[in-house]
Amino acid sequence: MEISSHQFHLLQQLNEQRRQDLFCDCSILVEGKVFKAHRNVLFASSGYFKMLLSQCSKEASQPTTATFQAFSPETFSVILDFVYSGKLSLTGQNVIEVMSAASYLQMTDVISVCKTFIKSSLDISEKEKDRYFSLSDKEVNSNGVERLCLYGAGWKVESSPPHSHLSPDQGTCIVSGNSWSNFSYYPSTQRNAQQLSKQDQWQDSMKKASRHIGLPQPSDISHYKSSKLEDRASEPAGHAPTSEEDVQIDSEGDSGHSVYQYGQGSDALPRGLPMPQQGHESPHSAGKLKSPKGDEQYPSMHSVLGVMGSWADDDLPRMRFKCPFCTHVVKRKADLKRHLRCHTGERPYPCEACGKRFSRLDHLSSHFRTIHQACKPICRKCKRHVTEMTGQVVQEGTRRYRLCNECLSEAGIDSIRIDLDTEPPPEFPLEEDKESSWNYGEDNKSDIEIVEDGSTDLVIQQVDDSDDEAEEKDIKPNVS
DNA sequence: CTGGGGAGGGGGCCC
DNA sequence: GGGGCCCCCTCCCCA
Repeated sequence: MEISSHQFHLLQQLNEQRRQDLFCDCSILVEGKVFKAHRNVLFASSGYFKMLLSQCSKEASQPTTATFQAFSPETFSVILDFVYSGKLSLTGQNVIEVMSAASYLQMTDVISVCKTFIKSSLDISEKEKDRYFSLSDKEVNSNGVERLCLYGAGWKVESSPPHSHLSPDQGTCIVSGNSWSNFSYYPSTQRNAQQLSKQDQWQDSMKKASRHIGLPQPSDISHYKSSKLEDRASEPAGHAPTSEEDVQIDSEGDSGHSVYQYGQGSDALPRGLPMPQQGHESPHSAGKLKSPKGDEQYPSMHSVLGVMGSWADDDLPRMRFKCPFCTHVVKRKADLKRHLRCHTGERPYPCEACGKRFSRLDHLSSHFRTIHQACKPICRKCKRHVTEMTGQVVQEGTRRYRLCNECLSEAGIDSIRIDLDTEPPPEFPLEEDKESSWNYGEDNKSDIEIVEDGSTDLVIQQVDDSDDEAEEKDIKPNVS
């Protein structure tokens, strides 16, 4: 006989003990603020603490103290509350930092929820567009980042009273069951200007903080991205919440806060427990939160984050897509998707020549042309125009540039020949398992006169613009 | 310390 | 919607 409420009551008791500082055997110091907790709970919740406490297990009789400076006390409080309650209080303002902290603490469930929170925040609903149109006489400045998301660990349903303490413009979403089998979204209306400016400050402060306190920079969260990519790859193509399917509009628009119910396993939601706000919603089938396409980073975008606002002169609605993380508004969804990468740090385009990653393909192409292909027919030293007769391409590692013959002579690097075969091939980023198109050397060898100045990686190639085109076929960025 | 240039990055927009 | 181009801004390096 299994009592479904036992887990919840047990955790409730542990949480109560924590609050009363009973049996707490671990202190966590976060930027000067001390959090008390139980080692066994932390051990069970975080890979980071598991490693830390494993090392400290020999001194188990001594109280353990952990110190963090990589995130704020507020962020750790959110995470600790989740550990002891199964509820993750996410907002548009804290989701990035919570996700960073969860990454640091190796709490994959929290990371997943944050990702889902972001994804769902970007879900644009066709219904909401319609709704927006119907509300077009209102001042529209949509942004849903103020939504509060509670992440339930599965054994308790977080009720979301329709008239909570939260402001009416906060959306509500519910995710429950295995693999987010249920998802209901209640759109929020817009934040006021004060909130917007606050959001700007948050964005700026986050940028600064990321640099200052070492929050994951793009390169630091590569595991994130890879997991994102894995998620995307694993997501069944073609099954996704169309807006009509999954986004439910609360006609009153004043539903309470957002509630995520995350199911851990198939019985994530105990049978018999009510699912607030679901009764009046249409049923949702399993997996509806999945992205529409496997390659969709942001499956869709809630109008809470943003849709639009004004009527064009021709009486047609002029769509606008509002970034959930800042005040930026774009006309196209694709532009918003592109813009969001500057918030998520996603850099899906690696340069196969040097490994540097870019958020945009055109930036990668530009980088490759400039750095690795020496496309500019300009002497790098004297800035004069060079042709195949008046200049040569210099290869310095993976970098290429052109020098005129005069500058080459001045540099004294015009008479040393090397065999291209001795040049080590450029190193490619390993994470991209694509067939490399960087084949510099072999095909060009017959056309290029290689000269070296004696340094280890400086190579001079005779410029032949007609050959450049051939080279460009051989040396290409990682563009498939 | 300062100014110039290169490189990266973001936005608008066209195809 | 993706690719690509142009423009602008910022950062960094170097003279």
